[in-house]
Formats: sequence, structure tokens, C-alpha cells
Amino acid sequence: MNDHDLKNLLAGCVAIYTEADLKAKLLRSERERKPLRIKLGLDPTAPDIHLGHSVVLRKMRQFQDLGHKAVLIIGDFTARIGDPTGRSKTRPVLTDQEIEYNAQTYLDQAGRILDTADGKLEIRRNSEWLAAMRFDDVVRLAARMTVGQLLKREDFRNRFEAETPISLHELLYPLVQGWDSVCIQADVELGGTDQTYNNLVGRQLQSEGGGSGQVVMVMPMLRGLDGVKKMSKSLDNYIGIRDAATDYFGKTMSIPDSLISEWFRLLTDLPETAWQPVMAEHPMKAKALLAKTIGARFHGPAEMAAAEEYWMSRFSGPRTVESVPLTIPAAEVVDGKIAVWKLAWYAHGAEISKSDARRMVENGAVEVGGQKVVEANANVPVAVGLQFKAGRHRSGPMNKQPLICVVQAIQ
RNA sequence: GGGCGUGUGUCCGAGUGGCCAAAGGAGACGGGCUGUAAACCCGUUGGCUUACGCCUACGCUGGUUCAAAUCCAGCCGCGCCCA
Repeated sequence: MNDHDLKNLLAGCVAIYTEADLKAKLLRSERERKPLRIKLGLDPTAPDIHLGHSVVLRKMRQFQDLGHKAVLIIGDFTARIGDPTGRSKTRPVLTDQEIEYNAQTYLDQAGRILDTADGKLEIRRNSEWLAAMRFDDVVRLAARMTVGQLLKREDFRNRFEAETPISLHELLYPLVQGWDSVCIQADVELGGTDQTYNNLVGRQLQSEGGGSGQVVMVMPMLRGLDGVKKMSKSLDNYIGIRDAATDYFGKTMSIPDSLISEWFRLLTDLPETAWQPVMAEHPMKAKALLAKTIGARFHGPAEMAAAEEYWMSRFSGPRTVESVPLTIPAAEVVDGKIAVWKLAWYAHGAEISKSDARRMVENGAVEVGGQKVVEANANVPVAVGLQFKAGRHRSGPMNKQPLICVVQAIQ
């Protein structure tokens, strides 16, 4: 171990309990030629992992590259309890099937960041040891923690004070999670700031037999596309590990400027000197660099270059947007005319409500032949080849882009 | 088990007999500006209807009333206190 390695390991951490312990463990590992066991727990509560998770996974990879062993815990058992972290409500319970499916996809996705070579990665499911516990084991474990300790935790305290329900099993969560650390003999546990409390419980449980418990390294939460809230699937502000190259590019381009430096630091290996000058030149260029760099890990530089080209040609400069072909039912056309709101409605695949389509028109979202039409009931001539704009795409890769339609057929 | 509270639209939250499709905020959507950024400005935000208007909606069920989110009863969920 040298200072350089240690510094890199500490880079990006918001907190570590404790640095001295980490140093000691690293030295011992070197002396005994025994790799450290680096724990990371993921609860398979949703089928996707995203860039937010990748912050911690990348830290794990750093340890692997220094010769240590990653121990990835799939919380198939804890997923049934539901991590109360950050929740204002009790989580819905997942079925075994959902959990198993999610666990499988997690492994695929985490494997894109971690080194999966033999001996570098150990994958465990915590049902291995948790499912076998007898009730008296549980009681004994529960005896190791006091209610006061649990209520010190912010989530619980807030909920308690706000008089919102806390189920008993949720109180068990940190304990159970900490027990994982004991069972797999973790030397270091990684996690986001939201996991600090849980992870420290693991440290405490381990240290009860004497000696210091696992080192807890806390990584910052990555903020999502909105630039405010943490990246999360339920907030729909995320880039999924499995997203297409064009999504990596496009979504990254949509983040607010205030987020750029944070993402560079947490999601890329580029030193500040590499991107600061670009940032100074123009934030948009910095974002393009950011987008390519992030995406390259999963799609390779060539594919990202293509994504950039695709995106640039489509969205920058004068907006040349591909038009979407549309078929209008002949029954809607009377005397070669149709009500504008129906055009808007069909343009969105009849998936928005009719009232919504009407509102769109009244709000000036609809242009026919380059002219805004704001009267929802106005009848406009319609024929094959007619082009019109109906607001913006509401989903998909073209999300938020003007939706231009061209009538392909009337039948 | 008893007492006291509480349950509203995507979310938070006001409303305690008619003027309530329900204040306000957030979010979202649409427009302007722009770098698919931020900030800012304007508009919209249950459904159906060319329109008059109609329908659905304030935990559930039933009741009082010309009229109920609002009053009453029972039930359910949640919280606090007492046991």
C-alpha cells in the first residue's frame, strides 16, 4: 500500500469510520497477503440499477483493482422486510418471484462495473443465513440493540414524531443488515449516505467480540437528472445501467449545469484538469464530454461517438425533427376536414384524454401548416402529406422534443 | 379493551350544510426565452361534450336534508394517550 492508493480510495468519500482502521486493515492485508473483504449490499427491490448505484460500485471496483475481494450481497431476504431508509411510509412487500427476478438482473448489471474474474468477486444472498434463523436467534440478535439507539436514527425519529406508522419489522432492518456483515466477515462496507446508520450497526455488531468492526465508507448520493433529488427509479430521474447509448447521451445533456462537476467527480475517472477547461469554454461541451465518458463504460467509445453524432444532428442547430407518420380514421374526416383537437389526440396515439388534447390546442401547442391553431373545435383541411405539430413527445428517446406528425393515410 | 384524534384530487394541504370539480403549494403539462441547462414570464392541470350541460370524485356502507367533503350511525385504516 502506498499513499497514492490510499488517497484514491478515500477520494469521493463523504465520511469514513475510521480512516485509521482502514489504514490498519490495509497494512495487515498486505503483510498477511490476504485480501480485504469489501461488502456491498443491494436489495433487489426494483429490476434496474442506475448510475446512482454505480458510484458505490465503482468504489468497489477500485478495491478490486488493488487486489481485494468484492463481496456483493443480494438482499433477497432483506428485500422482504423493506429498507425503511428515507421512507415516509412502509414499503410494499415484494413477492419471491419479483425478488428473484430482480436479483438476477442486478448481477448482470453490477457485472458491467465490477471485475468478475475468479477470486475477485463473491456473490452471496442473505437468505443463506437469514432464512435459517430460528426465532430465538432473532430474539438474541434483537437483544443487542436498544430502542433508544434505533430512535436516534433520523428516519425513525421523524416518522415517530410525525406520528406516521413504523412497523416493528422495519426496526429490525438495520439489525439484520448488520448481521450480514458479521456473517460474511466484512472488513469494509461501502454504502451511500443513506446507509450510514445501517452500516454502522454492522460495525457495532462486529466489534462486540473485541477489536474494531468493519470500516464503513460512506459515498455521497448522486443527484438525478433534475439536479435536486437523489437519483432514483421511483422519481424517474435516473439513467439506468442498461439504457441505450443514445439515452446515456440525451439524458446527460438534459441535466442542469449545476450538476456537471458533481457528475464528473462521482461518475468518471477524469481528473479535474481534463474537464475544467472545457467547462470554462462552454457548459454544453462539458456535458457532451461527460455524456461520452459515462456512457463509454457501458457502450464503448465508438458507440458513444455515434450517439453524440446522432444527437447533435438531430437536436442542435436548426431543429430538424423527424416527423412521425400517422394514420387518421376516415370516419373522423368530414368534407376533407377534421377538428384540430382530434389531430392532437391521434398524434399522441389516443393515449391522452380528449380534454387533455383540447387543452393542448388551447395552449397553443398545435400548429398546422406552420400556423398555430388555438380553437380546439376549429376544423382544418386534412389530406395525406399534411404536416402538423402537436406539442412534444411525452416519452421515449425523443422525449420533450417537438412532436411533428405527417398524415400518412386516411382510412 | 377504553378515551381522544385523523382519512380530501398525482403528492402535500385548506375547506366543517348550498357560492365546491373543491383554496394554496409542489409536481406535471403547454407556450415564450434557450444550450433538450438554469432562472424568469404566461397559461393549463378529473372525464365526456361544438355548446347548454352531463357524469364521476373528498376511507367504506347506510341515514338525515330540497341540498352533504361538510351533520348522524356503523365499519375499516392510521396516530396519540390510558389500561
